[in-house]
Amino acid sequence: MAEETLPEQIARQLRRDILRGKLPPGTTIKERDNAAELGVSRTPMREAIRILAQEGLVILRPARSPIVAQPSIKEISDQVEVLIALEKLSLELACKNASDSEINDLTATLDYMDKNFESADPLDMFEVDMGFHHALAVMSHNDVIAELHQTLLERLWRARYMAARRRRNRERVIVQHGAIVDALRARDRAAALIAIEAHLGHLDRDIRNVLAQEAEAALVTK
Amino acid sequence: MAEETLPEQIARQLRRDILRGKLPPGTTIKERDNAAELGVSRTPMREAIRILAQEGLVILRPARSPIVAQPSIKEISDQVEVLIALEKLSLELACKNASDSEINDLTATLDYMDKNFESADPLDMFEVDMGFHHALAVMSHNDVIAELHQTLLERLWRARYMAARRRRNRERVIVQHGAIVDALRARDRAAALIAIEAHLGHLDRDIRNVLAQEAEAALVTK
DNA sequence: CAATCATTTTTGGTATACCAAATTCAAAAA
DNA sequence: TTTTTGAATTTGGTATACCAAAAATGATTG
Repeated sequence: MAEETLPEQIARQLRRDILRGKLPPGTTIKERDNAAELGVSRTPMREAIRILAQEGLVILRPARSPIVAQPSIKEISDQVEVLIALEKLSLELACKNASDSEINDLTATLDYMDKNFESADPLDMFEVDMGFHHALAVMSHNDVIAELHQTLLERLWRARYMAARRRRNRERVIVQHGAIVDALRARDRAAALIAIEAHLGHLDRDIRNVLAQEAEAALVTK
Repeated sequence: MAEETLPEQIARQLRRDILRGKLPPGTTIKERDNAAELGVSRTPMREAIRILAQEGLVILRPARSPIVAQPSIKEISDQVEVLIALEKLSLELACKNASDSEINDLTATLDYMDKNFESADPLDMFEVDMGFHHALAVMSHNDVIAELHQTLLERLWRARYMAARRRRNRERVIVQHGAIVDALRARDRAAALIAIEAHLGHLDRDIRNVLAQEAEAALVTK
């Protein structure tokens, strides 16, 4: 049996539907209907909706149906700004706090990506990439950073995925990740910062471009 | 009538009791008992408990009563580390993004603190101090930063309050705040960073000291 | 007396019933 | 035809009832 509670399962299901686009932004989430659809009562559905609201995926409105959030470009951009700052901070701390075995694990991930970059499913590779970055956050040995990083990654999942699909090239991912790991192994904070800045430098712009294109496409459809 | 929902009211009440020490760490929060005490049903009490869990004030345990969290010194320290990083980032962004009128408002707060520092209730002054710092976060014009900053301030309320009581001196607060505002007005990022570092430099150590003393005192009592 | 197992009680999780606010829509009046 | 009003419906908020798991209690046995 799963360790996951029922509300968490429901939240996961809804989250999936939202991120994959099955529930587009603006869709109302009615407690009764959605609960009935999944064969559960309103109580756990309610709690699931609160979880997603906390994650920023749905918006609660007083005395109204919650709706799927439509993050503005500014909101996404703000989140990216914090994500980048967190990764920089993580890396600085990781230079000091990460254990050798953690760094070795990171190297293993790197090798895996290197070997499978072209053959693997892009979505799987994207997940591995997210794992690499989150591992950096964990290696800061600061649980608050790791938690926040996780939250931001989740919120930005869709935007990052779309940006990554567009800008998928081996050099960017493998070589730049390698530079980060090298700096980390050398415990060289300055080099690590340079490496992560090179890696994340265009993330904000890329995501903005993708979102802008998407917004434009949506206008044309109408 | 209040705009606040019932669960939020309950959460606020419980939060107060926890932060003020009426509900010491380790206390179990039983849905039925607490709901009955406040004359509400379990449903909104449940939701209130979830809100506090999200804030880190209570810990949910599967199939067990939630308990008031007892943050370890490491946890607090991690939070302080992130808070400081956020304030630095805020200030850098505020140098670029803050409007002149926002900076003027900050100056007004500064003057208020200057005039009333000795006479006002320490707790009130502490709130004003928190307001000053949060205003910096808002002036970054990055909503994610402002939100995170608010969350961390709340979680650290008790620890910061106790540290501030101990280290209450005019120089530290007024002059250092003044330096921050001056740098901000000059849009001088480097100066701003120096000023905020001078101001927050000892926060982590102060809080650690207070917590260590408190832990020791608790041991003696036993 | 100690240990263990069955039973009772407590407690969180879930379902359902009820309520009040908000929305919708139709009928009537201008 | 348009506007207004009020009744019916929808929907989230709250209370309550029920269930299952866990803890506490106590009796029985070694």
